Amino acid sequence: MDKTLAVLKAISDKNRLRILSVLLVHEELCACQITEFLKVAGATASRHLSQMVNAGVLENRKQGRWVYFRLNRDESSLAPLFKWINRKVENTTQVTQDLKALEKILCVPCENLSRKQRNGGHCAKV
Amino acid sequence: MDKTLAVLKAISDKNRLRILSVLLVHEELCACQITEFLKVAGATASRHLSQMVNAGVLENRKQGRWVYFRLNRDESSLAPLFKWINRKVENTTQVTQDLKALEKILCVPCENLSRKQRNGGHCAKV
DNA sequence: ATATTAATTAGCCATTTGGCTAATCATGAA
DNA sequence: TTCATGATTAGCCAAATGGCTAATTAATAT
Repeated sequence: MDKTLAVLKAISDKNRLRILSVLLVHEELCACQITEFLKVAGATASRHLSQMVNAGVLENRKQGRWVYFRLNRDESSLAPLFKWINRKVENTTQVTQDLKALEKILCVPCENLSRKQRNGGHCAKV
Repeated sequence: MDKTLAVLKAISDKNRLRILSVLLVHEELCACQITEFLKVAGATASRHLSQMVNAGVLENRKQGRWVYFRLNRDESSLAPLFKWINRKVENTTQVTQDLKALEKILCVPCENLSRKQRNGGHCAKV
């Protein structure tokens, strides 16, 4: 049950649940895009993402300088959980806002994103 | 999504997940029985139980001096979550142990249980 | 009425968590 | 090779969490 507990802990934080929620809609997102819509420092987003990967909730792949994250669809036992979360969070104001913000972010290539580190945690203009 | 987050937080602690796990098997348990199998102080069990009730995961009813807790089956949207948890935790060593301990505890009437407060957090002989 | 007792609440403490900045690692560009 | 840059790690701090004991509340039993 420790494995299950790890999964639950990985999604029972506000920002991590927000990450999961948008990945239920967008197949794959770059760390910099996630950093951007969460409006937290890059290091903070990175740590949340690591926790989710370690728990087996997310998978990632590196492509050049960027790391892309997606739900772990290989672990089929997670599917019912994802489905449940989806039903619960879709159309909530938080997730609606996040998806809207992401729309704008996705219009900008990653090269122009991720200025948070240099900007001291504040969001880049998109 | 805050409601969903509250539910997730309510079950993403080891002891609270243990409580949920045994309530998937035993329809209803008294606070003193839960205190007993968790082997924590009564106050600690009580606080965990309150959190789960507040999040809507558990319901309780008072009967005399005892308070009985059970899963909230009224909220039908929780059913898939309970089902998922059940599949994940059943037959894990932790839950198996807990259920075994509960078997013995259930043989003892509540009157003879719950000596933890007086015993300084240590378990009564059953 | 008084004592007993299950449960809860209050108050304390140690640990964990989540945020930040700064430093480091790793990859592509000049 | 050297520089720029996205991601991660390290180190720090404030807030939240989970444990305990002691005090309080609510109900039964004497």
